[in-house]
Amino acid sequence: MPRHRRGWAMGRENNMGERHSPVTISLLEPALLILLSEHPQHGYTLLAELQTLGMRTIHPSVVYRTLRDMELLEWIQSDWDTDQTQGPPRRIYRLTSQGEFVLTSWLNELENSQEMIKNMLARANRQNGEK
Amino acid sequence: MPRHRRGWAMGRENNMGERHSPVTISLLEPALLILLSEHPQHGYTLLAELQTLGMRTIHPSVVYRTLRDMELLEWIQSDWDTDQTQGPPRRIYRLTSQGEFVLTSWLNELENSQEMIKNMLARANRQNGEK
DNA sequence: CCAACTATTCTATATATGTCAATACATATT
DNA sequence: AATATGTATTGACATATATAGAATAGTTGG
Repeated sequence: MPRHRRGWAMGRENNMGERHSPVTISLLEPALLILLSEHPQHGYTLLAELQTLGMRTIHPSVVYRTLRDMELLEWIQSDWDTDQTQGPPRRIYRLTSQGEFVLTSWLNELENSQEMIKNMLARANRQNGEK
Repeated sequence: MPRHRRGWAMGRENNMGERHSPVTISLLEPALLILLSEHPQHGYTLLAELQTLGMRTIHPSVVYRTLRDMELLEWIQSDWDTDQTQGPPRRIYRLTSQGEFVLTSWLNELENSQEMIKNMLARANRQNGEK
């Protein structure tokens, strides 16, 4: 019995708005690439930046894992931060040139997705309001 | 090493455009609900309708499985088609009232997603073109 | 009978996601 | 000095999802 991705939209009073949809999580990867293309930074600040994009419910460990995965894929690279700051050493990520290529292909796909969603909403509204 | 969802955008000459992105697949569920809200139908025709929405690369078995999952969740119900047609018996799916509720919450989320993507694209373009 | 098209299901395997706990350093509080 | 709080990242486990290909089956036309 499916419960998380498939089945997301069922959440009622309990979690709606608390728990993210499958669409949101699928946008995490490009979101991180976009943020890193602005300037190199570490996971913790990315976590905060994601909020400003509307991705409020993503668990930190998911973000960190995604970063590690993208580093494995060589889309990003990290170095330990040299200057001491408040807290343990932190990993500063930056885009590689391959990462830049990947980002442009993602931007393309974001536009496709935008189209798809527009089509879907148009089709859904054609029935109800129609106004 | 991740390859499918995470890592999708790496595909170059080989698959780009042939293989769908994680975003696309995450839109399958609402797409099916929207299509079924227009009128009850079976998987095979849904397969064709999805193309018109821009979801050209989704494997039939993924669509059928999603339909079965959504039936388990009681968002849709199926009956075997009574009138004989070309081919084996087919399962006609229709939305339940719970399915209608779920659809509206999905429509909401589609709008959120639209916003997020818009934000992301705006932010990405602020750096490059800017024009 | 065989090919081609319509239609759906099953199974194996690969990946992704959610969640929780653990680790660790720095600074401020009691 | 012990403790709490905030910053920062990692690991491990269970479960959910995705992908592809093969299997099954009825219908129509040659």
